[in-house]
Amino acid sequence: MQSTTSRSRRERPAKPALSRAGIIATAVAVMRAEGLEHVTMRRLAAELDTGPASLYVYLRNTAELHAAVLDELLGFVGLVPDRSAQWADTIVRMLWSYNGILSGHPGLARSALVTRPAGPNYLALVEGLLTLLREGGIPDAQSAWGVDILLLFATSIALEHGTRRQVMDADEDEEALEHAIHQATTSNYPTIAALGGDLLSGTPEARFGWHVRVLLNGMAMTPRPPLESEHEGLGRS
Amino acid sequence: MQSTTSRSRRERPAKPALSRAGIIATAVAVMRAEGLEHVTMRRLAAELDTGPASLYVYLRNTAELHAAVLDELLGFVGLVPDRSAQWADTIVRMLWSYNGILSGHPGLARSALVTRPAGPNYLALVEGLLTLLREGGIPDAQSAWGVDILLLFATSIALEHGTRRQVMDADEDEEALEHAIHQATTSNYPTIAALGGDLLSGTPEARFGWHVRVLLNGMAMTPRPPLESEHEGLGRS
DNA sequence: ACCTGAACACCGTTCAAGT
DNA sequence: ACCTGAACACCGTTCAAGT
Repeated sequence: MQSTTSRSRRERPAKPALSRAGIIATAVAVMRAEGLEHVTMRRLAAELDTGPASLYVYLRNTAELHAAVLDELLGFVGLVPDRSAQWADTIVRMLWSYNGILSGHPGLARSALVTRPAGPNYLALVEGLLTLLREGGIPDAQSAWGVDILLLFATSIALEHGTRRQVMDADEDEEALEHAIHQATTSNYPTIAALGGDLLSGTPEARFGWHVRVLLNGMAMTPRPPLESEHEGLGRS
Repeated sequence: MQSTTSRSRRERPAKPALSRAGIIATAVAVMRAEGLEHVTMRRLAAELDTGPASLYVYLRNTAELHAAVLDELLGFVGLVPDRSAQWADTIVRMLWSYNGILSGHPGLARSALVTRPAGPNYLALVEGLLTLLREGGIPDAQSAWGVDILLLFATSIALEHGTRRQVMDADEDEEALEHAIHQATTSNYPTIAALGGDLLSGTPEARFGWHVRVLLNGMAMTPRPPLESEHEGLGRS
């Protein structure tokens, strides 16, 4: 089993030709097995039995690779309608599902934040959210701007929690903040001192649910400003 | 001027001793001159005329370095009260200032998202926001959970826009999404097709302002759920 | 067109040894 | 304690040359 001379050449089943789809499939496999941090051009090239330069025929750069992996993963977001539930509950659950998928791979959350996803599965998610917002009676103009922040929120939380889960020093950071908050005196930071532990209270799920409801309530009742010229600043609202 | 023999040794003013503060000051200088991506352990070591290993006496790792730089920068967030403005306008402006600082250095935004900042300048920002929320009549329990999402939002937007500004392919991503949206047919993605261009309308400032107002309105009217046991899921709200 | 080896220009972090 | 050179184990991307 260890000898490499037994079959003269090509031990593996005849080294399949390269293709974008094949590269991405390999990327997903490596990610599931070892995490996104191992999904590098060099590593993938080694996996596909070639040099890193070969991959640049199919992908412009690493960002494009990660974006492709992301859309692949988004195929697993639960988009089932569930007519029995309240529309708001359904949105919370849908975003929680999206969040859960990204939490496992915070590098993908980072990718989603940075590269303007435009893959079919991402669009399906946007479509699903817009449908539910309409069903909930949110005016279209408000949904159009609101869907963005719903996804931004779920993505950021995934990046935040996901990274902390896989970085070792995360607990120390958490403790440092807790310490700082409990250290806050009335003269230092009076309001932080007054609110104290409540700033960090609640489970991630509970906070997530409340935050999404805040967004939904807010976007239902906040009228859109008129679209003004490009040069408008924040001087007055 | 080019000869190195003219003063036997130490050309620079007597190579100052290493210190955490000195390292961070150098880091800020390099960042201002060349961007955060050049603030690496190796580069800083070279700048300080030593080897990379020396820095590990003062900093656990690169993340700690970036966190220290971040708090340094947050000293420039405009925290001036401005009693004449509405409290909500003041919050928008404060977050916009915070956002602007991070937008210039998206790596710092990423750091803020990932490392639970706990430096004095970050706490001052939280304190300032909490004070304004109180002034606006938001119940304390809602402020306590709400301040988090206000900062999360401003940070994510900075990461999103800041990265896109400095990455070359950003325009292509934007175009790809625009194309996908205009491609959406009634059979594909009916609601996306219906909303069309309004999904991407508005200036960044206008969207930012509206989004913050959504958050403020939402957090004013969304009651906090009771703090339940740790094992509560999202099954029902 | 597609594929490749080799090179360029870097990284973070650790270790053993020095002062 | 503080500091260091050298090493380990990697990166992304480009280039010139091959098929």
